Amino acid sequence: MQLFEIFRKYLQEKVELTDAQLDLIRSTSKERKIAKREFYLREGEISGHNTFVVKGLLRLYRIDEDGNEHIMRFAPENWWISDRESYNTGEPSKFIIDALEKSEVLIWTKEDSEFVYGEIPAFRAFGEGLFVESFIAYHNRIYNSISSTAEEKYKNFVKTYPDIFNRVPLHMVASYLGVTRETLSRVRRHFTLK
Amino acid sequence: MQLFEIFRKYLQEKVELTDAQLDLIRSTSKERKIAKREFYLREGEISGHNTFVVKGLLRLYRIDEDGNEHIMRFAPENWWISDRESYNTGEPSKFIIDALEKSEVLIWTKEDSEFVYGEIPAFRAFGEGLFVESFIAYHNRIYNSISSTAEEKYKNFVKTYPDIFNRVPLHMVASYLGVTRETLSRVRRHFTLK
DNA sequence: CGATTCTTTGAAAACAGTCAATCTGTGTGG
DNA sequence: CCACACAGATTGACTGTTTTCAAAGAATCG
Repeated sequence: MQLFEIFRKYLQEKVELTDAQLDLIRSTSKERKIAKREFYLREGEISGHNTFVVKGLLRLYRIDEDGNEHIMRFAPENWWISDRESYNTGEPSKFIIDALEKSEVLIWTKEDSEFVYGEIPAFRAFGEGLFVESFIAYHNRIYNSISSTAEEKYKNFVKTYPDIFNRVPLHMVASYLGVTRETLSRVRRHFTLK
Repeated sequence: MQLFEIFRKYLQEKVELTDAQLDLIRSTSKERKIAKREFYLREGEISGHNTFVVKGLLRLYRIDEDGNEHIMRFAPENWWISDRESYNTGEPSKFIIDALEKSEVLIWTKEDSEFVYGEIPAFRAFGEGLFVESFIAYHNRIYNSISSTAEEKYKNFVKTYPDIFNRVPLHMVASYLGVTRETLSRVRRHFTLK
């Protein structure tokens, strides 16, 4: 199945759109394949697109002064990804996006997104709904990070993202949660034994 | 000065609005005073308003199963506050909002907000811009929480919110950062001595 | 002033990080 | 198709940090 057809299915479950509207959305999109380990956004580039992951798995992360990776998000199929700060301010991104698996994505430039949003209010409302959901997810993640132990964080991650945790290496989950791989390894053994 | 006049000043620095538009915004607003320690939103209530803090200081927090408070946000003058999850879903809030200082706020119901947004697109754009800013702030806070030590977190908080840190008790900053009051007390002594 | 809230301190225990080594599974090139 | 390299996971010993519990000192408010 073509990439856009998969996206169409996804979209039609969420918004009612006419064929003409879907054509407009399609005509402004671009397809791209990303190889495993390939960069999609490099540090210092501007994140000027909305990107929908059709297949595969991407991650958004940052490298600190000591060279440590800190993973902000994973984006498997049917998720959107961008560095929202760079997207909005137009400033170079401090973050990196690359592919953990061979991936295929659909891309809209910021300009095209704005144009399509203007033409199709229902699509704009949908996009804004997604944004609110990400906001709430961040809210919950912050609550989790200030109120939970490492073990609870891991359990919570597994429960919230069952589709992700067994596709990414443990040390990346550790990075996402803000603990070392060794700690996560021990914490996890500890409670799988119980 | 009247509450709304203060808000008008704030708003006019950010958006160009006609007098008629400002009148509409004013006519849909309600004023409220909140005493120190008074609840503005109780757990289980629906957060169905947009609230602008004109004077004073509010906080948004949650109490976990063990009875510990976890502070999500502080909101001093010129900040907006609500539980966005409850606001959007219409579900009862798991969070609490109360006043740390005697406060005065301006309130719009969700319905009125939507109505005013519909009438004044520039005001909607302004509101959405604010929302994006909160999102980016959350993003940065998450990065901070997974990549920094307790000391760095505190320094960062002081630097990011110089207007807040000296108005709230240390144990609330500790709660916000996700460390115990004792740890924050020690950490802070440690680096003020250096 | 007395009561309450807030901050600090000490000592012990729990927890997480670091460093180094080993073990496992996967996949690629010869 | 095998061997070897490589990425990932685990473990141990040690160190450092944070929590916990208990108590006391400081500041603030009515």
